[in-house]
Amino acid sequence: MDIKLPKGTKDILLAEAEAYEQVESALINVAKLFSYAAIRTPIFEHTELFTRSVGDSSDIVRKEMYTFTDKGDRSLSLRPEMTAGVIRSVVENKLDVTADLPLKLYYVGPAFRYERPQLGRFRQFHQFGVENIGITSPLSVAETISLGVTAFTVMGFKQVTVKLNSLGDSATRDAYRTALKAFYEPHLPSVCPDCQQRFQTNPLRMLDCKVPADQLLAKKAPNITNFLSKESQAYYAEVKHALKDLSVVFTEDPQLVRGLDYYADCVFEFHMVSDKGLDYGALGAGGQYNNLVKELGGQPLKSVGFAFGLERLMAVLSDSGRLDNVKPFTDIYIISMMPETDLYALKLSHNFRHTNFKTELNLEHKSMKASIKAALKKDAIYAVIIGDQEMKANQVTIKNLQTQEQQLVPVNEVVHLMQHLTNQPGHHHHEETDDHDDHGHKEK
RNA sequence: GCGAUCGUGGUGAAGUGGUUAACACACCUGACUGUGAAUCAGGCAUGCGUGGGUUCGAGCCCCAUCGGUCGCCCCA
Repeated sequence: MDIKLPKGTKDILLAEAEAYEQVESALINVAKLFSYAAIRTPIFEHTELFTRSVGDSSDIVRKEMYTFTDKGDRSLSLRPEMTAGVIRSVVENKLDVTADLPLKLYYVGPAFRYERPQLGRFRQFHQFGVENIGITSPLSVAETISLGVTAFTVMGFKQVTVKLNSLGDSATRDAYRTALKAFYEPHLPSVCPDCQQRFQTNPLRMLDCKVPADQLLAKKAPNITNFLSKESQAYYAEVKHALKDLSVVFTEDPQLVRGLDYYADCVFEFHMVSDKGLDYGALGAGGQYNNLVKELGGQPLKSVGFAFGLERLMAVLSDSGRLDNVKPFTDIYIISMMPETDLYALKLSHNFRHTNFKTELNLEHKSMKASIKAALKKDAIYAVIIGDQEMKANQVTIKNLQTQEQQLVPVNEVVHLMQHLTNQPGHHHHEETDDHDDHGHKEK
C-alpha cells in the first residue's frame, strides 16, 4: 500500500488510544467536579466565525486555517480552536439569555491548523478545554484557573506553575500599544527582522521575541501593568489574591501576550516540567474574553476559558513514564481447545459478558502454551480452559493466572463462582481511570 | 513559509559501490501431542520512505519527491 497518512496527522491506536481515553475521562471528571456540562460543536464552521473571533490579523487565521468552499459555494473552515464554535453555539441557541449564568461548558475534540509539524504539534490535534461564560466575579477567573491546576494534579503532576498577566481592557491595550511603539521606534534599525515585522502587525508580540538582544530590550520596554485602568488593576489583584488562597503557584509575567485577538484582562498559561526535568512550555493556556459573546451577536458577557493540548499532555505523561502500564485489560480469558468446544465456549463467554466480566474468547486452537501466553499478554486475571474432557463432563477448568492455581468446576456454577472469587457483584475494580499510577490490577 | 538534519524488519539498529542485508530484542513453530521459565533447533525484510538517474553492479553516489525530528514563525 502506498497511501500514507497525511503530514502532521497520526493514527492513535492500541495502548496510545487507551491512554487518550483515560486522560480524556480524567479531564472530564475534573470538569464535572467543577460543575461543567458537555458541549460538542461541528468540526467545521463558516470561515467568517474565525476571522471575526480569532482575528483576521492573527497568524492562525492568516496562514494556518484549512479553508475550503463547499458545493453550495460557502466558505467553510476546519476549526483551528474550539472557543469560537462554542460561543457561536451558545449565542445561536440563546443560552446566553436562557441559561443560568455563569454557563460552564467543557469540550474535547480535534482541531486543525496548517503548521509545520514538530514534537507535540500536529495538523490535526486534540484539545480539552472549558469555557466559563457570564462571570461576574474575579474569583471566577481564579476558580477556572484552579480547575486547570486540579486537572494536572489529578494526572499526578504537582509541579505545575501558572504564568499570569493582565492585558487590561481594549483602551488599556491601545494606550499600551502606542507607548510600546514609541519605545521601540528609535531601536527599530537594530531589532531583528521578525520584530520589525511585528512592529507593524502586532507590537505586543515583540515582547516575547526569542532573540537574546531583543529580550534585553524587551525587559526595558514599558510594562503593561502600569497602563492598567484602576478597575483592571483591582480586578487583577483580586484574581491573584484568590489564587494565593487556593495555593495555586503562579508567577506574573508582564511579557505574556496571547496570539488570539479576543483575549482581554487576565491571560494565563500552564507550565510543566516533566519528571526528567524537561521543560515542555505551555501545555495549556487561556484567558478572559469579555467582548466575544457580544461580538458574535449575544449578550455582553465576561467570560474566561482555557484549553489543553492533549498531544503535549500525552508527551509529558509518556516522558514521565506514566503511560507505561496503560493497556486494556481482561478479566477472563476463555480458551477453546478444539472446534468441537467452540460453541460451548462462546455461550460461556456470553454469560460472563452479561454479568459484567471483560471477557476474551480464544478460538484459535493453538497449543496450550501459546494460549496461556496469549492470556497473559492480555493481562487476564483468570483463564477458563475448555477441552473435550471439560465439555463432556459439563465442566470448565478455571486457572488463576497470578497464583497458577486451577480447579475443575461445573459449568452452571462457574459464573457465580467467578463473581465470588473476584469479590463483587458490582465488579468495578478497573473503573477508576483517574489515577495513572495504578493501572495494574495484579496487586489486588 | 524559512533553515538544518534524518529515513534499513514489529522494535533497536549494523552496513560508506561488489556474492544470499549483520546482530539483538520481539514474534511464530517444534523438541515438550492440555499449561507461563530456561535451553536447543528452525522460521520471520524478494528488500533499505517513494520515483528517477549514474554504474558492469546502488541500502551506499546524484536529482526530485514524500515523511519524521530540531530551530525560526506561531501556538495547545
